[in-house]
Amino acid sequence: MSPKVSQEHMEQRRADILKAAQEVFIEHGYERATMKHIMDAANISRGGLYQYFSSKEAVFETILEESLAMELDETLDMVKENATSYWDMLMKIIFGEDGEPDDDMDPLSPAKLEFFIIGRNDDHRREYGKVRYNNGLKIYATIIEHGQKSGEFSPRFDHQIIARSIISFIDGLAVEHAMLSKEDLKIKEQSMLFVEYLKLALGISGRD
Amino acid sequence: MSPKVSQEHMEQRRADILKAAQEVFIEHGYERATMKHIMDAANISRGGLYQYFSSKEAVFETILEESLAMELDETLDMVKENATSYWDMLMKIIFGEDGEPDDDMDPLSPAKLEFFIIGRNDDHRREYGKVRYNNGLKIYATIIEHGQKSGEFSPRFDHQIIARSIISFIDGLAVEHAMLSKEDLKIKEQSMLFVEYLKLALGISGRD
DNA sequence: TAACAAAACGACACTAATGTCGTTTTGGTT
DNA sequence: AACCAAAACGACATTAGTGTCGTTTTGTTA
Repeated sequence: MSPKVSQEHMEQRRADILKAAQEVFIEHGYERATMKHIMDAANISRGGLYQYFSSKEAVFETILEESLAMELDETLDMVKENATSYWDMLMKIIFGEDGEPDDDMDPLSPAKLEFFIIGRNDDHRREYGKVRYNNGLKIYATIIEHGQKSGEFSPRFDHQIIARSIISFIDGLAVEHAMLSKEDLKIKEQSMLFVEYLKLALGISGRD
Repeated sequence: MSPKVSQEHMEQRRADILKAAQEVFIEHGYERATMKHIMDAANISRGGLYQYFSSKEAVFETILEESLAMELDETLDMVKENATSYWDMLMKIIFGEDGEPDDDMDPLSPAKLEFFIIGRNDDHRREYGKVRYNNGLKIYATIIEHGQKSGEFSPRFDHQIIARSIISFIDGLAVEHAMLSKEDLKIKEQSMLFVEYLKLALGISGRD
């Protein structure tokens, strides 16, 4: 027997394809990206690409999985190393490491929106979107619930609804990020106002 | 000379096509809807349809124009007949006639999201989206600005940013409305929480 | 260095949509 | 009733993408 090409080589190639595909999805969005774009970007032939991924959807879902896994890791790290307060935890999960709003957004988010909005009538995609939504919901809802139980947050509003409003806020920004050019956006200012909203909802007195 | 078919007949046909097309876009969304779907729904042939509209994009933009004109009319009516308070005005514009949050949303909004998000790299579509965004922004921003000047609202936050957060909130809900099934949605509750947010931002003391 | 499994290739058949154009039908005018 | 402009029709050519499959290349093993 002669195991032709090493395992690592294939994994490397696969990773290269995914990286190239991610660039393609960022540039063209999901719907207008084609397998041809990915082939060109990854310097691989049609047949070669199909040996790794059976469709554009498969490529994209793999990217989604991997980025979700990364985010989850980061989130867990944050939660561990920051046993300070639930509020800080929340801010870090929403705005990233420094817990402060800025003008950056996930460059892949427009493609993600497309993927789920257009696929809303596919059973598979719908279910998949629902699972992702519920995962996100659970992360926020759990932190808020704990914060409320500990007395750090006011129990005035239902933690589930607040969690939903956080996700919905991020989605709303993602829509604007997709549609408007950088000059027309005010991501940071809107985020800062949202933080004020959240302080109200959670009964956080104005600190910082 | 014999002016073959009456003007009214053509206008009627055109209106019928648009109505049928709207149903198609609601059912399939923008991207997956085809001219064939519209032909079937409107009971018209390929050639016939193309005599009225040169492309799917043209059909959809016509629907957008007409629904925007309607909304604008309604908004103006509300503003006129409700010289009561800027707050009431705002609630009516956001939530419709009764000014109260409910679980309904524009059934066409998922298709609209698709249209603008996918077309974000087309110059024409991008420009068109920007104009629509700015129109919406202006309506909210103007009311808030007036309310602030009149003393009804607190001037604490910039009226533009609050206006943006309203649009972004609606967009965020639209995304969830597109992705989740009715049972999984909490449109009304989220809207009620958003109203609380707005009361904070505008310094409205808890009434109603 | 010969053998060969499988990785990579790219031509091809297929599909689903678009927009056009020559023909047929329609219904108001004379 | 005959006329005829234009509304409606539907077959067709075209385009852009997908996924397959037989062939070629590659590089590790023996």
